[in-house]
Amino acid sequence: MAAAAHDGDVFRVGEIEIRPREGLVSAGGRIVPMSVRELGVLVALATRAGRIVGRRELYELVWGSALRDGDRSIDVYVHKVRTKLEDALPGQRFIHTHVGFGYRFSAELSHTFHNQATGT
Amino acid sequence: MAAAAHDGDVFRVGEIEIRPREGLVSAGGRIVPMSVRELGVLVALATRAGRIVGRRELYELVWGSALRDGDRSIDVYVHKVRTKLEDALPGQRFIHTHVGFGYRFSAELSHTFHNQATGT
DNA sequence: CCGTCTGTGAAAGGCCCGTGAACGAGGCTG
DNA sequence: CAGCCTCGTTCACGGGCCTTTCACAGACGG
Repeated sequence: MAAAAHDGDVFRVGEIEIRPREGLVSAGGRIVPMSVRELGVLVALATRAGRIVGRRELYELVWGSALRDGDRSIDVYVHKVRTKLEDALPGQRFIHTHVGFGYRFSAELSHTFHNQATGT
Repeated sequence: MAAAAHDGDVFRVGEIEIRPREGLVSAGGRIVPMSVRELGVLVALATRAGRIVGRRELYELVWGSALRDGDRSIDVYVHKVRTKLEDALPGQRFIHTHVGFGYRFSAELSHTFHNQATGT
């Protein structure tokens, strides 16, 4: 299942290993450098793997204050974390968008392109 | 029978699992992405499984206002939810039409009383 | 057979989100 | 101190998803 498992202070989701106390993230055995904010977003989502975390909830978890109207920081950091993870583990997707609800963390294979013979 | 069971904030009808607070729907273990309206229709019907919900009642439950004459939104969204559910769980039907009355939610086999041998 | 109701694909418009870049603050180095 | 780098934030543009509406076809009931 896609639930996060922690052995001591080590969280694991798929091939990703996170040590929040050390600020260390490794994917597929390689270290993935992350800034404070990036790690915050990753930890907030990974510790809630399989659940949808709303944008407001996520912002409050990571930034510690209420999300202001028009603030796009979340989008930017989700994008940064996404890029680093999928750069380290090609073919997999981790942060899934649920439009109107929020983001969900889960290790899944990148969309296997399905062939359809619709005569457009 | 097809009555909805809720464990905390998890509703289950057949193999469908709905977490209204998160906006998460899974069927047969797989995530079924739903938009806000789609989830609204599904929750409104699933929480009233086995009963017929009138079109006007359904519209007011999901849209929060009175159904205007000629508005076909309900048909469209019932169709979308139907497609997604029966796509995730082939061979079953969930939203049943009662012409002139409304819709009824219930997990039933597709060929319960309607065997058809037309080639696909 | 006819009027009404429902199913279904597609188009239009709006809004949310993805994404590259600019900007300023702060730290490190020489 | 001056220059460079990293980081967090904000801006701007574009694309894709969501919702509504339209048009036509099939189903239903009298």
